Amino acid sequence: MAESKGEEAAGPSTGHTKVTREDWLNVAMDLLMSDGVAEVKVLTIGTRLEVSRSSFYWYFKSRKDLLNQLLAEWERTNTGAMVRHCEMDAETITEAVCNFFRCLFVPGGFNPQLDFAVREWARRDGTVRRVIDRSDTARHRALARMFERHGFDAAEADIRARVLYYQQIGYYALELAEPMEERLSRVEGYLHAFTGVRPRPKEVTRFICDARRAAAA
Amino acid sequence: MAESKGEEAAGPSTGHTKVTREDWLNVAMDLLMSDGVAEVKVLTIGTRLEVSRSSFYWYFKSRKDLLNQLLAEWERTNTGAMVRHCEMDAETITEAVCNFFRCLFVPGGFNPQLDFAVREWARRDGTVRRVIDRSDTARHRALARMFERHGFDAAEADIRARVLYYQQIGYYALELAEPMEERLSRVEGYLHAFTGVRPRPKEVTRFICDARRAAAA
DNA sequence: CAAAGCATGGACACTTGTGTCTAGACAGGC
DNA sequence: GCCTGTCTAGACACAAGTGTCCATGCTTTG
Repeated sequence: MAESKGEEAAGPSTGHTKVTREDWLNVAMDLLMSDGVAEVKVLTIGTRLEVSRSSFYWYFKSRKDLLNQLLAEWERTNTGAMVRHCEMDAETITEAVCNFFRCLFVPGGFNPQLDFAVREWARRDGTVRRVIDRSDTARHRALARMFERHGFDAAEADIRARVLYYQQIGYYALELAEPMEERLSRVEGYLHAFTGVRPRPKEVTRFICDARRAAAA
Repeated sequence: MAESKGEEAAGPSTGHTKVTREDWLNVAMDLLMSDGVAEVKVLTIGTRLEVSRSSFYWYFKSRKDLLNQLLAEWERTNTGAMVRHCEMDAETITEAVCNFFRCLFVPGGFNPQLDFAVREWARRDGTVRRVIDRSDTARHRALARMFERHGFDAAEADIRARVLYYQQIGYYALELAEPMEERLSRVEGYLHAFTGVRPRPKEVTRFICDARRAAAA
């Protein structure tokens, strides 16, 4: 949040600006992720930025305008990251599934909190609903193709893609507060369940190391 | 909704009552399921019942009081139904998983929409959060024991229970509008993925018939 | 029939949110 | 050095929601 100060110099604003358009967007995104779309209020953001609420209307046409920007950003990032990870090269299906999981902890990758916030938002907004449906289809297709590349026939690839994708969404829907190590202890079991193939120990440990490293950063 | 009219005679209310306490609760529950907790408003319910908003305060102490009742009802029904289905007798693991699925379309059973609405609600209410956590643990434990009864060792039972439960929650989180028949066409694949065992054709067709019958009713 | 109590409606006060308008502060160009 | 365009604050109007108070019905009981 505060790190975006540099934008003041780089941006087109001339001077006297207490906050930039980006600041409004950043705080709005934070609020969307942590508290849901209903809490993305001009008043709240303004207070947090220690700036008058009316300044908002200089940068944005309305609250709805702001929300559209947030949705656009989600569309650009989340689905893209997941699809890209599904398309990565992999020697085995185990490695491929690991790649998929990686998009969940890579910086700038898939953001589960954001994804879930947008999903909740879609419940009461048809426009958002349509955007999400498109993404869900794209994600499932990317996963199914991943399984197909590793020798699964179309029908089984479709099912395994569903189980893997639904399960992942479900995991975040539950918002469990599992400690990292506990979750990692189950990686081998998950990989077996998702692929139907016993993972090689080397693949498992490599993935666990990556996850630990990402968590530390 | 309108079916609860009979309660007027049976209930403790004397007369002159346009709506009963149950009516308020029923409409509130409808709203919770379809639009989320934020839309459970005294004003909205009153309008829908064609009754003054202030009557509400005769039956309930406050809006919060009403919400507590709704949460209690959820706790009583949803988790109970799921656990009971996990504990049913079954000859094979396939049949057991089918029993689990059955709680999703049995009348008075697990209500996914309600479950999800409560889950969303929990995001911004610590009390609800704690109630849900308890339920999630109970549900997972029931599923894990189900796998154990069918010969899976504790570790694998734990994982398979997680995959199955998370996947189910995820499926509803996505709110896909899949036609029933399309979904049923994947049953065999799902059963294989969840159990690691090829289901017997008889088991699959029996389940599909049950699902169709439930959908018709 | 009258009194007592259950149930409702309407007016009021309060809160929290959006969006508009106007005055003014600050930097940079001329 | 003053004017202009950019940005901000404060006041106002408005809407939607909660909760309270009080008067007024309607029904049952005595």
